[in-house]
Amino acid sequence: MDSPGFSWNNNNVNTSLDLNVKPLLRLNDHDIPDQKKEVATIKFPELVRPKNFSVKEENGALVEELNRVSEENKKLTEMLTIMCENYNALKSQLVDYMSKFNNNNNSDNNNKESRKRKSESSNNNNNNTVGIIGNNNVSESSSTDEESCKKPAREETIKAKISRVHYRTEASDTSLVVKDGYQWRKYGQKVTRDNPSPRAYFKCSFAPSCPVKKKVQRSVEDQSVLVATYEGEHNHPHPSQMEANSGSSRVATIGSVPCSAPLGSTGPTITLDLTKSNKASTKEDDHHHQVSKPKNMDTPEVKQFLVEQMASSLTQDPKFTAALAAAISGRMLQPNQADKW
DNA sequence: CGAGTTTGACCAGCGC
DNA sequence: GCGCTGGTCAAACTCG
Repeated sequence: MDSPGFSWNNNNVNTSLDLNVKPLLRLNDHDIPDQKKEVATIKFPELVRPKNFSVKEENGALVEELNRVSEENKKLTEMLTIMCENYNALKSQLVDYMSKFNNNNNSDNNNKESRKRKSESSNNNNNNTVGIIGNNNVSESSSTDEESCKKPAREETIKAKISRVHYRTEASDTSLVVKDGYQWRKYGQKVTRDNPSPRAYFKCSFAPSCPVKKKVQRSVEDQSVLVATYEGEHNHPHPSQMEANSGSSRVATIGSVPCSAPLGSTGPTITLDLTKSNKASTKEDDHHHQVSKPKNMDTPEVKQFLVEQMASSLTQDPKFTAALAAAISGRMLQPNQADKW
């Protein structure tokens, strides 16, 4: 199943940008064969040292050039960051739109929250939408028709609002707090039969206007993994997005979509595995590159990582590299216009 | 003092 | 009907 953009980069998109300009310019006479000097003079006339050009002046020019390239690098990085923000904003809007669309489709069925126990086993059994989200890949699969046909319609509407996210935490971290960006109010905790770890129950802080609940429990298999089960859909923007919309901050909301919304209207339950780290490479990682710090994706490290990834993908694009090379060489040929760029 | 958390009690579904 | 279990409530408690 295609997911509209919950991967930060596709496998076939390498986002590294090789901005480390290689020393394609050698400025010392003794480094340049005579024939090539001629070429260099033609292509980069300002880069070939004049006969009476002193070493100090040359060093100064080099330093100046280096500074300029560094500035360019910074600008490009900033541009990429802004692109990240724009992409993320668009993605959030898409998620909101899909949620609203889904709400409309299910409006007849989603009315009220009931204390009636929803058979968890049935949810698990029908938890066929096992998606794995990483920084490079998303795969989701929806319930088979055969299985969904077995379930009553009411159950399907419930399932449609459920998503599951795995978070890896420090093993020593005993709290059941999942930093997904939303604000939650804990209203209960229970030890369940099938898992010795307690299960915490949270409601969205915007309750009762926002009906979303989540359950957080440590995985039986791996105690360092927190399994958060989200029920319902937030009917308000993500807090970080609200902040962004208010214009008070330009902090990128990279990854701030907490994957808590039932991302697809077609699948009953969505499981997002945010637990894999780059360090712990598994066979699965051959196909799914994972976010190393899923818990708090607003951290500067993550942003830096994403910027690097996007830059990497841009360098893989021959058109982009060609355009970049042309731009750089163009600027070198017309240094007076450098500041205008 | 208000907001959030903890925790025991209670309720309701489910299986036998 | 009864016991088990998951989910929720709400009083008590904690913290800033």
